[in-house]
Amino acid sequence: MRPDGRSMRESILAAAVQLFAQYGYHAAPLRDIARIAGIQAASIYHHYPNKQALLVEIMETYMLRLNTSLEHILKEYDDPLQRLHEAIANHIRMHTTYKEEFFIIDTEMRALEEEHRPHILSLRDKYEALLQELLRDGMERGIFRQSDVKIASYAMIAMCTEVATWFRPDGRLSVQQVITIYRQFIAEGLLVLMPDVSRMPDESAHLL
Amino acid sequence: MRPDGRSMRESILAAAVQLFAQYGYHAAPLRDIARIAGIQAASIYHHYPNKQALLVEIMETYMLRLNTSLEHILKEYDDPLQRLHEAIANHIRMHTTYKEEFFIIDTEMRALEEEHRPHILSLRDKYEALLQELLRDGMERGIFRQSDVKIASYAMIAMCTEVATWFRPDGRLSVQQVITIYRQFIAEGLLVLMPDVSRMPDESAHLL
DNA sequence: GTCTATACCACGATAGAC
DNA sequence: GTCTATCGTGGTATAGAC
Repeated sequence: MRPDGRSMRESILAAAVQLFAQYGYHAAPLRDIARIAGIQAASIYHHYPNKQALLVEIMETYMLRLNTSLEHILKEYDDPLQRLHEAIANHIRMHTTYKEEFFIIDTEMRALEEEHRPHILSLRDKYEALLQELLRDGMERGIFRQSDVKIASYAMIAMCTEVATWFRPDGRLSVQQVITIYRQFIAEGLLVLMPDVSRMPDESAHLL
Repeated sequence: MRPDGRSMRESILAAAVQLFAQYGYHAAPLRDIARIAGIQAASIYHHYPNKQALLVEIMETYMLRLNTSLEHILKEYDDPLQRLHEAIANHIRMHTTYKEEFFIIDTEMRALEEEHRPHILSLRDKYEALLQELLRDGMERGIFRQSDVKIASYAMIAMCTEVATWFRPDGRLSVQQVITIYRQFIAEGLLVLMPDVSRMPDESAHLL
């Protein structure tokens, strides 16, 4: 254990997260990772077999964490709308809290050696399957509109993931405000067209 | 000019697009780019000053093309809903047609040297500004619901861009079908909640 | 405009002392 | 568990002939 309470193993991984996110896996030298962790490059090999192992551990750890959190939500809640709300909040919170880790997962899939890619991809597939289960269940129970489950899940994941690229904790909006906006985009529509009041029968105008 | 009608300069760039997209900028060796283009690595330097110039030219060319197409739509159409429909179709078509080029733009920003980044970022900002102008105008004219223009534009760009990662021309859906689905997601809502008929006054039930 | 040959360097990884 | 020293590879880029 080191002065800051982290093991050297953890310090090395934290440094790798920082540099993989900043420069990309291939552009991040092991020597720089070692320098940030406070040791020599050669000493990394006492804790990890090679550079690739750092990437795999980052991806595996945080994909597992993401899946576990969504599984927990599905077990905890039954109402489709509440499940959706929790899933959106969870996705955005995870991706903004572990911004660098998920950025690496999203951009460095190519850097995975053939040997490790299937495992990480299966974790990503698992997450998509859980989300699609949520959506399908909500549609079958008549809570959500019938639509293409796969495409809806892709669109939802894409827009919620991207939040992490622009969100700033000290910015105009809090995470909770952003979550509220995205819940509305997803549940009620991003740009719901204003109903054309002039063409509406009088008796329904009060719905606006 | 070469047998296939492309200049060597174009062949080199095409090879760079292929390998930058497949392996990433830093992991794509100039020797391999040269091999695919059918020359020796050293000969690339007759056409481009260095590797970075290949990346800059790819990014600049296709961001300009994207901006020009959206500017054309804004000039051609006035109706906010039609503008939105055309913008969505254009974004999805561009990103699926030039899948590799836009994938590079989206994932290799980090690989741009400091010197070139502001220029490329300004082109990306320009696109966002054009789209935000479209949305703001539609809200001001009462066609779209009032919502956060910036966030709406980010969400829209993110979900439409991501189509390129899973779309297959020989897949279950045609581009046109995908465009139709995304238009509905964006204009009418991704998961519009089924209105709860039981709690609605009788006289408005006919709206469903 | 393309080639061969090569300079030069930074990288990941290893060996072996402490 | 960390160090110093170093190996071997493969990268971008250049020199100069053709």
